[in-house]
Amino acid sequence: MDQIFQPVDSKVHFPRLEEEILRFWRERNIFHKSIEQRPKDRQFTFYEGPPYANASPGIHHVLARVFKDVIIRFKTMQGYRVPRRAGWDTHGLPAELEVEKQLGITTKGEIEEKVGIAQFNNLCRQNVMRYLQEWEALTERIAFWLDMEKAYVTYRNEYIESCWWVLKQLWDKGLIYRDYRTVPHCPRCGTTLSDHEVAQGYREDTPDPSIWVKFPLREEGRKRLAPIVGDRPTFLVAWTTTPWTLPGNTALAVHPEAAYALAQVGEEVLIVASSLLPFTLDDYSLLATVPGRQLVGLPYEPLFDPMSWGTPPLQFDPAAEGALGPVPPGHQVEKAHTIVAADFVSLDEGTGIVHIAPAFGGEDFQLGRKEGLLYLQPVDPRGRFIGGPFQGQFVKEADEAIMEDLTRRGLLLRRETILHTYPFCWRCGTPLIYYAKPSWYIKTTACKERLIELNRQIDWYPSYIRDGRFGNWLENNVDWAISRERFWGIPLPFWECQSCGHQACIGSVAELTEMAIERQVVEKLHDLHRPFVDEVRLRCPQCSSPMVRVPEVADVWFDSGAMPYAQWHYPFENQEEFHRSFPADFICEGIDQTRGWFYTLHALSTLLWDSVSFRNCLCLELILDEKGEKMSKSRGNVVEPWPVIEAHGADAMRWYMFTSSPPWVPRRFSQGLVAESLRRFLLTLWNVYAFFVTYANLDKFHPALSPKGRPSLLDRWAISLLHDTVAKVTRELEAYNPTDAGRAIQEMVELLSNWYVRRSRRRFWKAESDEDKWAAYHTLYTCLVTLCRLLAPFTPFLAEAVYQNLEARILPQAPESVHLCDWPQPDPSLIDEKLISDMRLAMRITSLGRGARSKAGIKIRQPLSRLVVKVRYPVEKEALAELIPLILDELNIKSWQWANRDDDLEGLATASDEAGYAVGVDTSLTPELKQEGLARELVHRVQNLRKAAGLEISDRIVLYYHGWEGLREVMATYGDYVRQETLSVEVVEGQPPKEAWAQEQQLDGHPFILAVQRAG
RNA sequence: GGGCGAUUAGCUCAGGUGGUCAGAGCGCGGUCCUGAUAAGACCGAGGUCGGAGGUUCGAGUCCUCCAUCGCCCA
Repeated sequence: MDQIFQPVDSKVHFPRLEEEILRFWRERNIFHKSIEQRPKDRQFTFYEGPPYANASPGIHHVLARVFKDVIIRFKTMQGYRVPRRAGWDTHGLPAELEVEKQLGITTKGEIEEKVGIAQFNNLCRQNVMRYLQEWEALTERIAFWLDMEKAYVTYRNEYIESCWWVLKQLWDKGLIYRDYRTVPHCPRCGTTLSDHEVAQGYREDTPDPSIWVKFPLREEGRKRLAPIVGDRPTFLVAWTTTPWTLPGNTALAVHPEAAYALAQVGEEVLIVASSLLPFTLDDYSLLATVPGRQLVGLPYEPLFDPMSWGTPPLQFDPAAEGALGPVPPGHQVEKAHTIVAADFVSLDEGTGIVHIAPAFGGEDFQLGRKEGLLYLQPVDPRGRFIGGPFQGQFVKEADEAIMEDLTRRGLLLRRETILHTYPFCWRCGTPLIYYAKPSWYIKTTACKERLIELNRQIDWYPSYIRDGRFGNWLENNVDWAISRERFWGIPLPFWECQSCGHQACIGSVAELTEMAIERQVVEKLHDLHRPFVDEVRLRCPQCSSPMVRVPEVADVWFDSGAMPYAQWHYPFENQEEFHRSFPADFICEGIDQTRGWFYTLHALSTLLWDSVSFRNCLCLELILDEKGEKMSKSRGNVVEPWPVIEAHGADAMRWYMFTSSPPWVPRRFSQGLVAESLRRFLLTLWNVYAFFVTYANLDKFHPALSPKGRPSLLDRWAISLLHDTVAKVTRELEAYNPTDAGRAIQEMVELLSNWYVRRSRRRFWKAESDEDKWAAYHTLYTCLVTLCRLLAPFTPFLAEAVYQNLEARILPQAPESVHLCDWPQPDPSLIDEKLISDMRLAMRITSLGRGARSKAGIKIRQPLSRLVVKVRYPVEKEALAELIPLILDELNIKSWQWANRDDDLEGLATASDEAGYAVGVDTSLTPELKQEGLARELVHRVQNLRKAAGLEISDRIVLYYHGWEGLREVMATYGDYVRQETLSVEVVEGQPPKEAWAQEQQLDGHPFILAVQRAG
């Protein structure tokens, strides 16, 4: 049989359907066509935040990918050209740790000595894209259209060269500098730990020494206190839990406003904050009390002399913003080993006198910078003393020796042990030390104001991110530490002269070649990574000595932040493409990227171009398990994407993600929730579609060839609703709100199914073709094909399947894919808002009517004579007047009237709602009504019998009945009706032939035989 | 310690600018409807809209404080 539409089975298996569609897209190259058919001068730019492909993609990756996809598909249909390159992040600790694990090593030393940097980095390179294929497969399977063939990869030489160029721009603007900072450091791994890593490694109740140490006041200091202390030896008492930091001591800090006691103990005088005196000394006599500021400037004897151990003296240079530099030979640091004032000195614990070692503490370091203090670092990065009596000892082990030494010299006042929380390395369990070391910084604080101002040009979704999380982050901006003492990363292109200390930044491979001492080394350089690039030495432009590269690599966040430029190998290639694609119109990632990618993108574009790098940013929250708990491997509650797709399909998963909650709200996720979303929405739509195709084929409806018919009120309502929905979905998607857009579609589909189709069923079922039937077909067809377009960005498979059958297959001028179609335009002239709200009221009244019937226990199939309706306002009577026939038809009631007074409802079965609407139904049955009810009941039974007999919807039958006289009467009156409804060409009273499908039935206590047989 | 967000029926969630807004879906019990429907309708149980104050004629809706949860920062 030649059907216009391909028959549709209501029992659809979406995953299988989706596989077919994927094949279709691939064969026809639809993705590329969807980009190429749009004009080049109307671009909408999307940046893909590069994920790591060194592990399987998780459900949260799917979440991000589908939200990206829905927006860019929408923009494509709106006529924009939306190129979308995939990108892969490859550098950094995640990759390195993975390789370390494989090799079974844990320290930097092992990498350098056992494995070698070349081999190590080679393994990183092989490893980091290990799951690339799975990423690509999943990306395709969930229909995230992304150009993976042209993906940018951060480890490529071109990418690195662009990053060098970026750094050079900043260098030339004077925005890059090297400085010391105190950082948590693992002496065993030989590396700085990030805050996140530190947070993982705290251990409670760690025992540590707790000591009170006496610093002897120098002679000239004691003289200034002579009126009080006379010629007695005088000491400042400081408290510490880290004896090993004492050799690094270069100052003592007091609170300038606090009171300090000078207390005599034996023949000595000890100085302690007054309020802490009782907790420090037992037996003393108070000589005097002085304010802290009076102690400032007093010199004291250092406890140790690390300079004699070979520790180079450094100094914070106040003339250079506190930069740390060597102390010139013969020069004395003015404030070395004196008392300084500091507001952070606590009077809650200790002695009110704080031992300051700028090499070992953040506050100490800041104070050193502020006061221009001496800086001594007697410990190497492995945590061992570099010389002197403790040479080679690990700091924590040296504690004991130091305390013994102090005791011997009578400088240890008291010694205890405390239990406190202390950070350990999360990888190797070594206690961390706070250690000042040089790092490279980008001076983002230089344009903090611009960062904040430009942020105001960005539209954030949700909007509160702008002044909230991201705005706060910018307000607290500190310079960006971009160096890492690691291996697998973009080598910082900074070279330093070994003789005069001159520093230079290289901005390209060409520049490197030019400045190299041996050009051929550069020419043979096939890989810009370490260790190869380290071999390149440059000629110092100042003194012609060799310059060597600094050992650090770049923070991996720098890589992705430079992606707008580096993905194009800008400025060495693709200048035009870059300018056309900057800044991005749209990015979308997890909210945790405020400190990560969002920030690095913003910082770099602000510094380079005084521009934003993205205009719209959609933020995503976490995805939780069914119970609302964070998914984690250790909990074992991780939901993998593949099984969900295999069970319910990608569309169902996408739809759930879009509509369950706004993207920036943490959402629960489980197979069950996706399944519910499938049943509630996708299947409802599919069934409307299947219904349409079934009857359209029977009636040979062709959208281009069939007459339009005359639209009924119901049709006008459906079209109103459709255009209203188009307007709403467009508005919401333009506001980057796929959730409310999707919910609007869902509402439309529910109304279409549960009211339009339900109320229109008989219009499609009529035997004769008339105007009303054609209008119904055109209306439903229009709704379905328009919904296809609205759904295309959300559920690209379902939309394609329906589109192929309803349009592409039969309309020669139709684009070959729904994803090549234009976004529908709402026609405001077709939106009758009053009709929409009136219909809502009609549905409400109908619902009450069903309630009233239900209470009276009378089936809908039994016709009733009278409906009484009570509304709240007279205008509602007008509104309902036209719609009453629909209500009566649905409720199967013959006539109606308004309830003007309360007693109009008396004696009827009633139902009412809180709002004040009420209906009553007259439940009295006349013989005529009863008989009509029987007729409808009979039709119902015959239909079920037809189904049971396995007949096609359009099959004609011969109907047999036998055994109850009452049926004859029914047939006498309603025979035509029964014949028409059941497609009976003949109705026979009497025993059915053996071939007929017969069943024993009962009605009102009367048994009888009913049978159907396909008509020859 | 600071900031942001959340807290509405057993579960998932709606509830512009304060005035029938106490709702939907799932689940449960019952009834009904159906030649599109793995669906749908109706009835029922289930909520002092996290708590306490305040503003107001009137507050899930505005303000303050508190509690719990999550995230970010220190």
